[in-house]
Amino acid sequence: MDIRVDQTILRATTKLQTINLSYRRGEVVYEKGALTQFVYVVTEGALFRFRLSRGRRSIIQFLFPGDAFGYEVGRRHRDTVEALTNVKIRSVGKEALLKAAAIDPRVSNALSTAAIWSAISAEDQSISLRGKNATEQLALFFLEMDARLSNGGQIDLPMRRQHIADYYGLTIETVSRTITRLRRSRIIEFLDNVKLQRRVVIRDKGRLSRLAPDARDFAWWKTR
Amino acid sequence: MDIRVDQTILRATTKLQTINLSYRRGEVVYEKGALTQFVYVVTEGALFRFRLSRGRRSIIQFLFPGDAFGYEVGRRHRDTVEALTNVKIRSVGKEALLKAAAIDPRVSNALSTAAIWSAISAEDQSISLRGKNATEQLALFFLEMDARLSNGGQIDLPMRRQHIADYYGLTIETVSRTITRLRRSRIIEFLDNVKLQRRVVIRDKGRLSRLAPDARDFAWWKTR
DNA sequence: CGTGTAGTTGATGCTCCTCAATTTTTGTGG
DNA sequence: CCACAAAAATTGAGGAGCATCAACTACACG
Repeated sequence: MDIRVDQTILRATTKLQTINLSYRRGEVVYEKGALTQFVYVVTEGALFRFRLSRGRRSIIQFLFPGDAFGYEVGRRHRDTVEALTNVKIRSVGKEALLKAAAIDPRVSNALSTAAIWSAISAEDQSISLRGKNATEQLALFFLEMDARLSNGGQIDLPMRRQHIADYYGLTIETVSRTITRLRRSRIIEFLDNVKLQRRVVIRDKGRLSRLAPDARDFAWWKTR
Repeated sequence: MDIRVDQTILRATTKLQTINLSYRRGEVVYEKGALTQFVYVVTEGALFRFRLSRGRRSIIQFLFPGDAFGYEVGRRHRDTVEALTNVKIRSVGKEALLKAAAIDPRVSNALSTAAIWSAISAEDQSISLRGKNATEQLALFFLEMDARLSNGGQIDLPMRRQHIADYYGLTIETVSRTITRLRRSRIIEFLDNVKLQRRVVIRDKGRLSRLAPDARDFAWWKTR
């Protein structure tokens, strides 16, 4: 499972040796079954965490700068993490981190807090998966991406339609049709002719929020 | 959010004052919006944790002996916990627990571990929610209940069909029809004439597991 | 300019939801 | 123990939404 950390944990771990890593789009950071030797924090770019089930890919989480991942209880990873874009991440040896936590209560508290946030995030997603129809789920998706990626109202999606589909357990066709409907309703708009399908602006946030009535119940990252 | 604790946390907190509480079926332990003053551990019986969204009840988790709950980052609860049966639970003051964690690394570690387990549990549920059809979800449900509640192969379900429906985002009709199909296929069987719909035995675990191909990927509690 | 990948659009069928009626079980009082 | 009422569960018919299969369009890259 993964931890979403605030700066506390980074500060608390400054005395630990960290290693900076780079991965290119499509490369895998770790695979299911690999030993859990490191904990990672995203510095730059975007990644996603998934499992394969029934021949199907289930995306558990999208990872953006500030997010941590790779923290498991067991000896081996149960998921796979792959880069959506070129990314920079920082890694910390798991053993060293746990030793530091045993000595320094600040590290330990940061770990608990991070783990609790991670659980909350996972619970929120499990609620949003029950959002009955595809429109509600896509509305939630754009609201979440807006909260996390928006730059002056403009969102550059790092993921493809297939990733969104795998995140919500839908097909790309349904994702596409639903996005088209949101676009035709002038709720969202795509910019540029280059990367036509990736650069998006939310034109009517009010209506988007009304399509996803529970959005305010979620632990949006910006409100932390 | 909730924590699933092992005995470590109970031992580590023996020096903390705990209060034993009893609730009857249908009573509420805490409601959404209530202050997060206590952390609880189930001693006896079963409860469930839910949120209301779109007028709909989403059950986040069923709670059984050994499970802890009520641990939130914020000052107020975001969910409600209700007793499915008559229950006994133990509560610990949150402030006191956090103070103990700051002093005693064992308490703190127990908290992190518990929180991480909780996150894993939430992620597992979010995967199982994507199980495309109702049959897969119900198969997972019976496997999970078997792992947690089975007594000599016999499972006494503490929840009603409506709870199962709210756990998987289905309707009671679909739950009922799916269970009927599993029964007609002789995969599960109901016992007794009293409580006909609650006392169940798994007759063909192999076929049940094949209906839910990913069952082994989950963190079943008995395998911890 | 051609090829491959990503995304869109259309037609059809299956699964689950909705609404409604019926049966089974639980709870209460005599 | 039985009679009755209320609650829970089952069953049926019809319809909505998403999946599937397939064709087509737009863009990226050599």
